[in-house]
Order: sequence, then structure tokens, then C-alpha cells
Amino acid sequence: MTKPLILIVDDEPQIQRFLGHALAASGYDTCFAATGQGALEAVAAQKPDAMILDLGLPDLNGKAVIETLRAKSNLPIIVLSAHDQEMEKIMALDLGANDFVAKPFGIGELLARLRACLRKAPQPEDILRQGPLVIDLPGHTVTRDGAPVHLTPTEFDLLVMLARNPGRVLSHRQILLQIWGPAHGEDVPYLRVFIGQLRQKIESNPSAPDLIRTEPGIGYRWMAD
Amino acid sequence: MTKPLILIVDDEPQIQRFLGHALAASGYDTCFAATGQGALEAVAAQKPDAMILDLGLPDLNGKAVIETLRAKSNLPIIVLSAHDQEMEKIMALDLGANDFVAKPFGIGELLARLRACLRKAPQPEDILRQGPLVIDLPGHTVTRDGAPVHLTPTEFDLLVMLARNPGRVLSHRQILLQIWGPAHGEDVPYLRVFIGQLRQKIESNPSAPDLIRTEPGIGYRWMAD
DNA sequence: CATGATCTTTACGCAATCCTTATGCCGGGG
DNA sequence: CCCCGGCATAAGGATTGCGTAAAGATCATG
Repeated sequence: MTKPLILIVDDEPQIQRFLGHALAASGYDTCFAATGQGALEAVAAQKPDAMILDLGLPDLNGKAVIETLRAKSNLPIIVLSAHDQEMEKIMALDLGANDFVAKPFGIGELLARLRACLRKAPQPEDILRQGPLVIDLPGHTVTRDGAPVHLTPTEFDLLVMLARNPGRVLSHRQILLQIWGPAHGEDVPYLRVFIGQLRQKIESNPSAPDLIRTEPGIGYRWMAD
Repeated sequence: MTKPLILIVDDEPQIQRFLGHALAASGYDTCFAATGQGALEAVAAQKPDAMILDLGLPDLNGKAVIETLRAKSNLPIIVLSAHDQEMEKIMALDLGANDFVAKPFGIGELLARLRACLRKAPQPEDILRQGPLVIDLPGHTVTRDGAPVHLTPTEFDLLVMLARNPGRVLSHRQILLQIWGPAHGEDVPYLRVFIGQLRQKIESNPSAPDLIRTEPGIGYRWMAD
């Protein structure tokens, strides 16, 4: 697990610096934007794990930023505002902000709220990890203990489907429908073969699997931590 | 979709009434508790969709309430406190509270935060609990005192059928028809065997069962609290 | 067209689960 | 006191479901 990246959106350089130092000291990576437009670009380019957004921006209204982001992502957003007006809070929260802190704020409170937001907003990750295994979705590659693992396309799809549902049981039927298409909902033997091949390639001890566990009569489950 | 049920935990009757009316007017159902102990019981009994918790309670510290609840549920919790102390906020949020509102608060802000909380916890998890036992329906998983319990498919189905009808007697015939199908309505011996195996696995003292009680000549009953 | 990789299909050994029956316990009634 | 019905538990054989290997089919590639 790498350090969470926090995007700070504020047009006052002093506040940028202040927040930047405080967050860095608490173990976060940071990046910055000074305008609403810049914020949207930074989100797209850097894919931060959370955003701290000052409502008082020069160009776009901060609320427009929230609205735009919410249309396509559930990035945790903490709103910062000079005005301790109730109306501000209500509107920001209703637009989809996750939390609200009024200036002047205590850095401790901000950090606590940030932790609370990060704790319960696990966005769909691009990189899945489980023990020694790393699955790079955009790169379409899998490595174990740093060594690349060669998977056929079907094996890869199957692995991704499992790893995206950690701890949950996926039924034979569910998996077959998603990977092999609507015509093969009953072809359980395919599944068995491919699960076997996957285990050979990714389990440290294929005969005592602890990543892909089988649920007799039901399906398979990807083990969470 | 029925109205969300909000549990209000406060020891001051005026505040209870005030919040009750405000929430009712906004389309929520409400229930109340005046103590920390009462809050825990109310959560178990009424299964509310969210909780508004005053930290200044007569018995348990409010923080202990949060901690206890977080051990087994992710019920949205909004903390209410007379002290606008930063430390209070930090601790409450870190323990797992979802949000924090300082008294005196505007009812509009409280409602907005409540909506924000409910919006992102829309999944009433299908998790049944009874004493030390936790049955995770979507996860197809059972744990006792945190330790996983291995159940065969039939055992699991049987347990779920019982636990879904707490306090009610299910007749031999009813159970056999549902679990074994229409052809086995009279095969009471099957049932006895599987009830026995279930008790071995989930009862703390299998020879003096207090989860699955026998109703001689009738059937079995899952004991409620 | 030849080659190698991937996918489909089948078969078989093995373990988990289920079915079935037998035995023993307990409480009530003769 | 003994008998009997309803229950719990143990134990065996039958069945189902799983994992693996291996052979044929299909596809992309050069």
C-alpha cells in the first residue's frame, strides 16, 4: 500500500503550503490546484485518493466542481469554507461532498475527517494486491513476488473478476455468464479447468489454495486479508 | 422502500422531542434511547438505518458506544456534542463516527449531514446476528466469536432458514419441504441428523442448546434475544 | 500451409457431503 | 418397575462434486 495522494485546491499560496506541510508530515502525498478548472484536470491526470476543496475559488464556483466530479466519480471531497454559514454546508453536502470544515479550522480536525473519509471510500482501484500478488489492470499484467506471471486472456479475466470481489462468493453461474457469455451459464467444467490452471500459476501451494477458495456446490471465493 | 429509521440517543427530553419532530417532519421514522446501554439494545432490537448520538450520556461514555458498535456493524453514526473541542471531534471520528455536529447546531445542517451519511450507506447488509454468531448471507459465511465456522451447503441452508424466523417454531414438514424439496416432506430423520451437526458446530454447549431449541412433536425454533 | 498458443471437451481418481440405519438416552404412563 | 415414543448421536456405504490430466478443436501468426 502506497501513500494516499491528496489533492489540495486553494488559491491562496500560504494555505497551500500550510496544508501541504501538514499532510506530508502525516504521511500523505500531495498535489495542488489553484482553480476549479485546474482541479478537474488534476483529478483526471493524477487520480488522487481524496480532495480538499476551498469553496472560494477565482473561476469556477467550488460547487460546480463538486457537481462535475460527482457525475463520474466518488472521490472523497472535503470542503473548506471561510463562511461558517449553514447554507453553504447544506448545499455542499447535498451536492455530494463527504465532509465540511469551516475556516478557521484546526489541522487536527481536518486530518481526522480526512482519515474518516479515506477509511470508507475505497474507490475502484487500478491495481489489486493480495499477499505477494499484484494485478495491474491498466497494464494487463500480473506479478508474484515481483516476477511476472504469464496468464492467458481468459485466465486473466477470471482472476480479475475474482479479485474484484474479495471475501465474497461468486457462483459458478455468475462467473460463467460474465466470462464466457450468456450461452455458457451451465458449463461448470470449463470453470474447473481454468480455476485449476490459475491456481497452478498464482498459488504458492496449488494443492492447498489460499487465494482462490472453493465453496462446494456454490462457486469460488477470493480470500481477503 | 420504507422510511429510514433514525435512532436518537440523548438524555435530555427536550432535545429528544426537538429532534424527533424535526426528523419526522423530514420523512424519517424515529426511535429513542437515553443511555449508552439503551442505545446498544435499541440498535440490536430495531436495526435503525442511522444513529444520532450525543456524547454526554449518564452511563457509558459515548465513545464506548461507537467502539462497541463498530466492532460488528457499519451503521452510520452522527455524533452530537456540546463541547466544540477539537479533541472530541478527532477521537469520535477516529473511532468510526461518520460525522460530527457541535451544539448548538442548525437543524438544517444536521439533516444535510444525515442525508450525506444515508446516501453512502444504502446497503442494508444481509447479516444476521445472534449472540456470538454472525451469519453473512452475501458472503455465505458464518463466524462464532470471530472464528470462521465451516458448514456444508445443506447445513448452511438450514441455519439460514432458522435464523430468518427468530422466535417462531418451524415444523418438521415446513423445513423438510423447503430444504430437501417436495419429495421429502416426511423424512424427519434427515432433519434430526442435520440439526445435530449444526448444534455441534454453532452451539457453545451442544448438549444444552440455546440457539436451536427442540419443540417436541412439532419442530424446531431459533431463539431470539 | 505449418506452428504454437489457447480454448473446449472428456475421463478418471479422490475427497467431501449426504443418506440411511442402528443404538442409546430421557420422560411419561401403565 | 418396565415399556414406549420421541429424540440425539454415531457410523457405514452411496453419491455427488471437485481437481487434474490429456487429447482434440480452434485460432492467430508467420
